[in-house]
Amino acid sequence: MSDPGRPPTAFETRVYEATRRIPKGKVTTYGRLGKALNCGSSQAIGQALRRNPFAPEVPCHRVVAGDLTLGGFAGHREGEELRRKRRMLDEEGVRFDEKGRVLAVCVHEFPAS
DNA sequence: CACCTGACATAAT
DNA sequence: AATTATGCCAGGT
Repeated sequence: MSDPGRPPTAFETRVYEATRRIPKGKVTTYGRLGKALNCGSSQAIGQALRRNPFAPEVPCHRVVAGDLTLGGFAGHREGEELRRKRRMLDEEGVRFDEKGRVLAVCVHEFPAS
């Protein structure tokens, strides 16, 4: 595997906490997460989610790209894994358009806190 | 619609 | 301790 004992850093924990707060049937974008974490970089968010040590605790599949595209999944930007992500969201109530984009109404915005 | 640049954190060297 | 390379991106040209 990639890395065994990887101690989650404070930043990663922050991302996991925020992602965990996403209600079922809704999705969030990396950009919004970055704003919620006061981080101007969304890539760092993806980095943290990619290292997601928690499986269903942190629903990384509920996080989509800024243009409401699925983005990537487990290091794959396309393929079965990504297809699975779309199905998971569909099962949770999230709908997509023909372009494979998440409906904006399913996007959850973070609180001001 | 395609390409390049920008901003931030982690792991590796 | 510092630098280099990479990453489930965003935004602008």
